[in-house]
Amino acid sequence: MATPDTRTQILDAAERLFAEHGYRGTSVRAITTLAGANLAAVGYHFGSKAELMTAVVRRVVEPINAAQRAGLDALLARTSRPSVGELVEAFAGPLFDGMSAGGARTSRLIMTILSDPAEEARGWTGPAEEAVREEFFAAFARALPGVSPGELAFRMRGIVAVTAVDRLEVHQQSVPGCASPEQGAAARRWAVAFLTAAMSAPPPPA
Amino acid sequence: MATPDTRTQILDAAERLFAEHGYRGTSVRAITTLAGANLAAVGYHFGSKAELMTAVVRRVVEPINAAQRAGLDALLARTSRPSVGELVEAFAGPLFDGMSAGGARTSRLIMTILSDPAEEARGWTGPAEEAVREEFFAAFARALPGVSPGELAFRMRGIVAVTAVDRLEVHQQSVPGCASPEQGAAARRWAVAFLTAAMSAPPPPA
DNA sequence: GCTTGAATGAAACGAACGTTTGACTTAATC
DNA sequence: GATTAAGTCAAACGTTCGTTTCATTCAAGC
Repeated sequence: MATPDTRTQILDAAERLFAEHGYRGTSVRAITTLAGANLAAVGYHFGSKAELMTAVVRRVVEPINAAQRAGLDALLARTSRPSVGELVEAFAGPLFDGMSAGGARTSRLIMTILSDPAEEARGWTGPAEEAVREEFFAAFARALPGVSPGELAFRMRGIVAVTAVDRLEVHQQSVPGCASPEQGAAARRWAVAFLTAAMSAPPPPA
Repeated sequence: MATPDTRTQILDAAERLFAEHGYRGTSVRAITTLAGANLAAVGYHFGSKAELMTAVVRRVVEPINAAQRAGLDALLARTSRPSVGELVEAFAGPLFDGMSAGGARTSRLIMTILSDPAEEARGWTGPAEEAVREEFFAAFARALPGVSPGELAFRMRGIVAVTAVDRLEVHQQSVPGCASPEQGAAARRWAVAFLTAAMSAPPPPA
């Protein structure tokens, strides 16, 4: 394999280190050292550490969003009224797979986005993510006519929370490498079953 | 109110700042300034910044754990086989209330514990939390005989994830102060309904 | 061959960090 | 009144941080 260019190597190193140690816990020096690049390369190729983070996040989130959109489109092409289980599968599946792909690194990266209180984190996710989420929101709303918009938003946040935190803790307790693929496949089934039942719950009396 | 001692004021300031800006995003100087104390007071009263964090976390987590244990004990005193809904209420309720109490600060603090990759975070929660969680685990296992231990652990992580992330985002979008209590009470009902259905889901075929 | 512009390199910038020091204040004990 | 210990204070410690500067390398265009 021809050695990739410096820019890509910095992105790879940054994705790994940001996921392992968080944004503030990762120094530009650590990134460039792991990437085998010069310290000034981050400033040259990305402008600043914060802009490097947005580039890393975009590269990770984009394929997940694309898979979610493709799944929803395929679903809507087949039937105008997908079931709750089908929607959960289409929404949570790519989230789950995307997070497993990087050996739970992606999961921690998304946790970092969700939980980092820094102002920089506000611009980490692009508008594309919101667009996809709104489409799923509309589809879920049609499938769950009794659930109010506020409660539906609550439930969709729950999907992201369950997938992110689960992959996170799996990684934490099996320290050395990735979780076993068997466990990963089982967790995916668990998540879809768990979340389908949750999304289908009758809304509580006001 | 007689002004509390320096130690308590540092704990209060640290709880707020750790929740707002994360562990690494909070400097000892910012804490002591907000507390109206001297910079060296942290070293004197707690030893180090990391030990201050463990003191903050323990003060926050302990009442939640106590409420969870009390709720479970009351439940088991009434019936030897509580329902899934009762167990969810006893487990997630104190989590939810504890997180709402601090104006969603606690939620962010727990997110910090869950997601912070720093080595310091390993000792942030004490053994008491694990003990309570194991008792609930056993009670849930009796109420859900068809669910394997691995899947049950997955589902219990889901409860923590849903409560923590929800309170987190409520706080994020309503920037100025606390979420409206109406919204908080509604979200609590939403969470219990959502999670009861999720916990009661039939296990997927292997 | 010379020029141009992108890319990399070594070195330093000022700022902020956690921690430590040693003197000072305060209040209780003998 | 001297002694002791706890607590507070200003100041500095050495380190690490993100960023910038400027010289150098190198391949393509004329």
